[in-house]
Amino acid sequence: MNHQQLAALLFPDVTESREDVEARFPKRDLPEGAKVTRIGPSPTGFIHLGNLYNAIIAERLAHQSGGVFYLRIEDTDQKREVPGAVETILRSMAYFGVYFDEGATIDGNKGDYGPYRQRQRAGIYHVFAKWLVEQGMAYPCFCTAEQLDATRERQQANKELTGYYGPYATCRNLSLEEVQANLEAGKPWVLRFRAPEEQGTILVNDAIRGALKMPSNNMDFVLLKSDGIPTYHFAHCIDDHLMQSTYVIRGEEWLASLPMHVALFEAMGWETPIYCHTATLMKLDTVPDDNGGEKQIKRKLSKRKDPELALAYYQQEGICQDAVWEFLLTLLNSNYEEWRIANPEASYLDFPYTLEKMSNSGALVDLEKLDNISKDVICRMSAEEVYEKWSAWCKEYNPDFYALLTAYKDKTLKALNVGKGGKKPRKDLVSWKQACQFMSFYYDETFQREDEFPEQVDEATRKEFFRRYLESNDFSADQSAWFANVKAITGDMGFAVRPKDYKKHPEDYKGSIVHTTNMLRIALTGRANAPDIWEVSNVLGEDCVRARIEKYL
RNA sequence: GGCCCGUUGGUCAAGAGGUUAAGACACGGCCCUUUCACGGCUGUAACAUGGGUUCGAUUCCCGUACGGGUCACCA
Repeated sequence: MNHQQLAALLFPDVTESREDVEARFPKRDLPEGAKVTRIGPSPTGFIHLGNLYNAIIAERLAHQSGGVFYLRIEDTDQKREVPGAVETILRSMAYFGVYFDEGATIDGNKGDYGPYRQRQRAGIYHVFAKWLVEQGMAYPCFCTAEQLDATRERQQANKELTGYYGPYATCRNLSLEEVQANLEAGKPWVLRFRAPEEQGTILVNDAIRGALKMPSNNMDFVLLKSDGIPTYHFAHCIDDHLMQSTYVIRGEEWLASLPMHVALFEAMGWETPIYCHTATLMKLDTVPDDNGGEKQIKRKLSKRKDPELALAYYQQEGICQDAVWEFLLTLLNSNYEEWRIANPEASYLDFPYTLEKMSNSGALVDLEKLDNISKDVICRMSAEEVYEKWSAWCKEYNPDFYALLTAYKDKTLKALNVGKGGKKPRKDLVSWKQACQFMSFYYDETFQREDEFPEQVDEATRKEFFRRYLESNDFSADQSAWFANVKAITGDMGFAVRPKDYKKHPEDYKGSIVHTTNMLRIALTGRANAPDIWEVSNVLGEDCVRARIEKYL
């Protein structure tokens, strides 16, 4: 078999040599130790937490080292491609504050190592494919899907390893004439890698998992599909070499195909990038056990069952992007939380992220923890910042509330400052969605009573209390003067001013100050549990406070 | 099933051949307190399992169990 002739037959349009192409991707001019990383999502329209998880690692590695972080669209599977998916990817990444130095843009490319969409690179792959054929390291295969299925069934029946290899690689030794005849007959073909006869062992040093030892590749796997587009494996090797990725961060589902990738890099005579295989994100689920009871198991997050897998979920819920970052950072590097406590004011970008601290077992996505982090993140923001982010979210997801926020900006800013001062600020807000709910009592348009007045106090007494409160309250009083007045009325009406007194001798009182202040709280906020009455009153203003209480007279 | 990866409290996890096995979230109690939050103190709770190696193993080795991944012209 003449490999040169075969290559010419298969790739009549390829005129460039591999050296020509490599010359178009010159060595990057970067400082010592700079890392080049990327994310390579496929445009299926669904981006998930795992994508962000890996994106954050890649972004941190690159930018902490003065390197380059880029976006490559892996669109080699035309069947699964969804229109507009690239835009979704770009938008989500932007929402979560992940920025690329180069890569695909909505309708083009930014950077000198593109194009950054794999289908646009078809010509590049063909040059290297042709070279492999010339070396005798790749060959065309004309097997049909039916033939391959039949082979697999036979292998399964015989309990043999399935796949296209060794004696099952029937197209391996076609003669030039046979290939030519098939080509002339218009038969579709794929290009396969020719695996070595001898299977050895490969050693890979994974930056997260350490030394990995696996059997070397023995499969004649597909390099180019019948449409001439490469498989992931081939595209990964060519692209990450030409674009000079120094670190490849990807999910552990790729571990199994690592031998193929190592074989390809070796065949091309290139050095592999440093691999970082990350653990799969998991979820705790309750399933029936063998004894008719229930048990909890950890399982992979599923696209169908777990809405929290989709990045869109966090956007819809209005979870602040910083919170998602910090949450993921705590999963990535367990010392993040300690660092955050020691550096409460710092940006999460100042955190020194390291690969060495990565866990290699699957982390469980704990939404409660996310809420907790989210509270802290929002608590650290200024009222102005909260206002900006919250209203930006409302603009897209809650237009009615957006209108309120716009109409009552000053009041909202004041409301957002309630409980903010001092060493122990309130942490009321968890997400923008929850904020719309939590803050609703500040606006007449959304205010409604949610809790009942305490049963302890009869209606006549309640009315009397409200009447006396409105008569005596000085709306310009400071907090302690205000409270002194509330205490005066409370005591005067036969309620215990100190809750402890009431607890000790409930028979001596109509109730305690807990009851009277609760009535006020419910009248003003609609809730038994709410921020400080005096502060809330100041935000609402005298007219509003009067109106809300007079309703119950 | 073959191959590969993994297993420290409910969760995230630190850790090292000899430790009273950190810390955070969640949970319980107490304190603070006009409610709720916040905060402070405090409590319950863990090295999957069986063999080795060793003076000593949760840590190293082998097996087992369990969980996960992968076996495509998908990524």
